[in-house]
Amino acid sequence: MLSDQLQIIDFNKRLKTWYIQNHRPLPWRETRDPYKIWLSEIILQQTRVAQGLPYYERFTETYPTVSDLASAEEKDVLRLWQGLGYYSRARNMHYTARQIMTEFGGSFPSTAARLSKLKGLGHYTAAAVASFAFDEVIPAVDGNVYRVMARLFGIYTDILSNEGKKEFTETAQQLISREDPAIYNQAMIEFGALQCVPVSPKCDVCTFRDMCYANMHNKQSELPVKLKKVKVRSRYFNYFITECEHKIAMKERLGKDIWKGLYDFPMTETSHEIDTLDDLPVNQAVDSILRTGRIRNVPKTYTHLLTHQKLFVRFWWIDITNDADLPSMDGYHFYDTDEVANLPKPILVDMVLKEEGYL
DNA sequence: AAGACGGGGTA
DNA sequence: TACCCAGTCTT
Repeated sequence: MLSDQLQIIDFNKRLKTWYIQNHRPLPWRETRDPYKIWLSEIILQQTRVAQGLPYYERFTETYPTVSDLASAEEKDVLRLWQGLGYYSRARNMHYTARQIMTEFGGSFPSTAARLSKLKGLGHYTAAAVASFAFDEVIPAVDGNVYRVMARLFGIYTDILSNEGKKEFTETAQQLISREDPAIYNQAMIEFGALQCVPVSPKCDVCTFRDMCYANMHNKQSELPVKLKKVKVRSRYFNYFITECEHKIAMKERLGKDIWKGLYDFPMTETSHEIDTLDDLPVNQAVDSILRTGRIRNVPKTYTHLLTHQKLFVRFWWIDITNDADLPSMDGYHFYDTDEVANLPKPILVDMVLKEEGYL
């Protein structure tokens, strides 16, 4: 650990020099607009820069101000978010945009303490926005920063535990530059992203190689300590893409399951792969479809891997010749191609519709 | 404190 | 495969 003030000053000097020489030019670093900084931080939660960048461009173009975002329909915000995952980020972001307009007169709160009261802004994001947009002296500790500090100082506390969060945040509070907190935060994050990377960090050319615990003790692969391991559960989705006069039946997913707010088809979930449709438990919509329609295809099976679920998904394409024959299907609505294109959908659903030539 | 929540890149 | 990414919210 850096014990005295001189070492901390030396550390900050090296860090800043490294940052000036090595950082990537990223659009959200070119602005002080809290809206755009906030937008970038929400997009980048659990998301790599390379994946988030095009979404940032699209969002700032479509919704240049928080007022524009607040005026949008949630469905359209989700459609623009489509493919990024963790869709509650988009729903919370939209909710917060409206709150900024109605309760804060269109201006963002300027401290982390007040920012963190908003939906979707946790400890990290509140600190990041307060620091980058308003120069608050508060450390923004994300996954990169945990890794950098764990290795530099040899901290073996589990970074996912509450104790770890406390310890790392306190350490960062000691370390942060009082003169330039925004650069400090950007630099720590960027250093973790480019130099002190998870696997095979570039220690031989590291500016901190003479003071880094992990480098000197060869413990790079053991730090940071991250205990929680996700157990993946398998699920089996049986979808029916029901087409009638070029329209297909879709409905918004409600409840607490994955893809909340996105649209998909009539379906039933089973606990294992079924062999024939006779074994398929039906609900009202699926029952109506199977009684009325004609099966067009042998179903394709897709394996869709998520962090916490392994989805085995099958799609039957069903033709309905006359929708007057179709009993009502609770909540489902038939959308034409243009409408389907504009609905927010799970990336797998979007992919299948394109593969089959519907979109 | 633990579990849920997407999708994609990399070794 | 396994890991992990500019984390947050719910239970």
